[in-house]
Amino acid sequence: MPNETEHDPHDDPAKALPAKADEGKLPPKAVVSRLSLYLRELLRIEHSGQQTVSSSQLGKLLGFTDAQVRKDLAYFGQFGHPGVGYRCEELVAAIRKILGTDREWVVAIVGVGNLGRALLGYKGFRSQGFRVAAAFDSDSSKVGMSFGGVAVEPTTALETTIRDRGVTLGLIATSPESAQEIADRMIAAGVVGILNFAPVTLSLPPGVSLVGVDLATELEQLSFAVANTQAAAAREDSAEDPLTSGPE
Amino acid sequence: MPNETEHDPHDDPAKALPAKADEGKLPPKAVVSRLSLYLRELLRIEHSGQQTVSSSQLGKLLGFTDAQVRKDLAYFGQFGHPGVGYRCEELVAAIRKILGTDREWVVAIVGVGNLGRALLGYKGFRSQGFRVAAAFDSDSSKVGMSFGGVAVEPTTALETTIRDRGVTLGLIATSPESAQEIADRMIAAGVVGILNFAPVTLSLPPGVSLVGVDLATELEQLSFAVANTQAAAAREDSAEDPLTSGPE
DNA sequence: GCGTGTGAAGTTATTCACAGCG
DNA sequence: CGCTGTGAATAACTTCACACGC
Repeated sequence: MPNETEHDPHDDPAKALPAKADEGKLPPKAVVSRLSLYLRELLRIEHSGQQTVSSSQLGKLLGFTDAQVRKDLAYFGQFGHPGVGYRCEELVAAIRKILGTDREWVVAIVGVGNLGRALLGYKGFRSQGFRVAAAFDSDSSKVGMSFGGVAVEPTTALETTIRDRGVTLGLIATSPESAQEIADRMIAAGVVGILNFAPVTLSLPPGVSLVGVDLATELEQLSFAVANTQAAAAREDSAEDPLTSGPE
Repeated sequence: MPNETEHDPHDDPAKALPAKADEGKLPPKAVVSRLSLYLRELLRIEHSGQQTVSSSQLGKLLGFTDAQVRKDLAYFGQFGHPGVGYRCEELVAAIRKILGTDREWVVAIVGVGNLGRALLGYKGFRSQGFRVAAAFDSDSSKVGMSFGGVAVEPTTALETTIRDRGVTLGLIATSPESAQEIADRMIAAGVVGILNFAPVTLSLPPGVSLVGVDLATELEQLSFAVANTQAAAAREDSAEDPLTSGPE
């Protein structure tokens, strides 16, 4: 509580980074995943003409408590206005700055199968600060084709193109067999973050960030959730259940 | 994730006696997401001919500690063999049972754009117990086409087809504008779980499970991770830190 | 009044450390 | 021995509750 070394009632959000958060504190992982959701919801709210939003409204929209929303945001600085709430435009800018999407990221996609084409055509990337600047595939019949305005190049051109265009993030939509090799090559060419869709665990050198999305895994999570809620619902009413399929 | 399996605020009266049966305990949320990764890795290990695996090996492969692996697995029962480790085949079967993928789930995909086609062609689903039995699109030019062996039907047929084929899980790959309506209709037709790829927050009735995947959100997580590790690297240039950001 | 920011309390998840078994 | 399962200790996260500014 005694953090009034700098008691500045004036905050100019459009320029300075909120230096309020302790320098030594590391970023709580769970918070960041919600930040993206806040941002998505804020853009929708803003688009609907609403100028300001309260933590409880934002929370209700996403299924979180109001306290959660405030804690999450307060972790990075003071963005709210007591009695008013959060000004959408201001908060959008603040979250973008935190997430690092206030600048443009140049990304490359490797693997132009079904999934790769889906990524190439995904409009949500551009609007959030990600520009797809290159696509690669080892299948020569795909080379030269264009998807979403991006021409497919042979994988042999990976290194030079990544360097030439200043690609910093790589999306891997290849087969699991080639994913690790592609990751290694992209990193060697200067990529510092990888979004991996191949269903395999990649091992990367320190300093390179990794986010993995496995479609089968997501469905398994859903399977578990469904099986579990149904089991809970069945348990709800029956004190004795003679026909329960033996778990063992 | 806004909505997962919500837990009934019911007090558990019996807690003193060690209920040996694994059924009856609360669902630990974070554990389940790792279960899928264990499964994926186990299948690879098994495929390579290895019969047994230790918690430390499995952990090292995925970037977890050995204790984490053991705790996760022990939560659902006793699958290990002291001095030996875990027998792959045995553990695979056990995890499948926990996740609910030991039976077949019938799934439908709505929205046959780039992403929907990618999902239709994804081979990883079938091998993990998910059978894509139907696909819908409101674009009449796509109706009648076939992707991955599944014929595209008009969205008007959604209710009858879902009922006829016993679809229980729905994948939404539509525009964000129609996602909520599609979800409502699928649920009314009997779907009990939804995997949502549309970048919008869905509100679902209790009893229906939801998993959401937002591609832009995933990239934002990566952006944050990269910006953060770079900032950390710049801050501490001279300090030697062997435990930098772990994999995944 | 409304609505934020934040310590304190409460809850959940992870790591430690070691008993026990093949 | 090696390796699991698990209580105890630790850390991370979430909710509560309330002071304070608008």
